[in-house]
Amino acid sequence: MHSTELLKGTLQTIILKILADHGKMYGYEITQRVKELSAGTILLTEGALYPTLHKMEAEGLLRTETEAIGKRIRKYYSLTPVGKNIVEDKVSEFIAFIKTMSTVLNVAIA
Amino acid sequence: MHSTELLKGTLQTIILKILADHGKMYGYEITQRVKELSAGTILLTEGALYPTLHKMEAEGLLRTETEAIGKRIRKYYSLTPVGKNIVEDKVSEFIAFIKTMSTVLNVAIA
DNA sequence: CATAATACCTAATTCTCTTATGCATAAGAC
DNA sequence: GTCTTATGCATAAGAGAATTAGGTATTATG
Repeated sequence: MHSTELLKGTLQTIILKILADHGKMYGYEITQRVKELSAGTILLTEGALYPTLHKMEAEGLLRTETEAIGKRIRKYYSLTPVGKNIVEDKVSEFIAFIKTMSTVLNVAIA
Repeated sequence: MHSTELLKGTLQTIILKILADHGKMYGYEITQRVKELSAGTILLTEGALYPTLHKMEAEGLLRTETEAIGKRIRKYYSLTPVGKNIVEDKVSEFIAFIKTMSTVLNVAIA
């Protein structure tokens, strides 16, 4: 498990990019996908994920559609046009940040 | 100016590595060095820096020596043996985090 | 049939940083 | 010569994003 401090500020970027790559997904599925992609080192907590998803929906970045699986409900999230527009900006911002940090820390990334 | 959210959790790593590379430095000097290395995109605020330096000193990672420059006082910080020991751990942790993130975000870094 | 996994959610707290403020000396502009 | 900027330290109140802890309920597994 990575130091969770570093993860701060990356949650929205992760959500946006994963939805951009994979299409519609539900909350629990996002946690599992991130866990899998990160080899178990990034464990999104529900207390952080769900409020963030709701916030992003309220901001018009995501939209939802509900699906009933038996008696259980799944709430699928997908990108709105606005959301699609900012994905690359967010990813680019992250990459720029990494490059700056590698200079400041005087280390090679990659 | 980078999104400051991403910066969270990196302050201690920055301080440790900069002191490791440059030897003793005082607070204001650290802010200027980081500003310079980051081409003005990372501006450490005093409200974050000073309390963090004090905390790291209290934790035994840094030690201080005061120097009078005219009537002004400079407080130089340098790494203790304990501090030196954890610098590479912190940097490695950051690099590992970056690699994980590049996989999760499905992007190439560098 | 009990436990783990799936699936959603909110509230209280914690932690880190920003913003605002304060004090004081030194240098440069005009 | 005085006014602004830069240097240099520091703390306190507040914001923001996460963790921790709690709640509800269905489905699969051993």
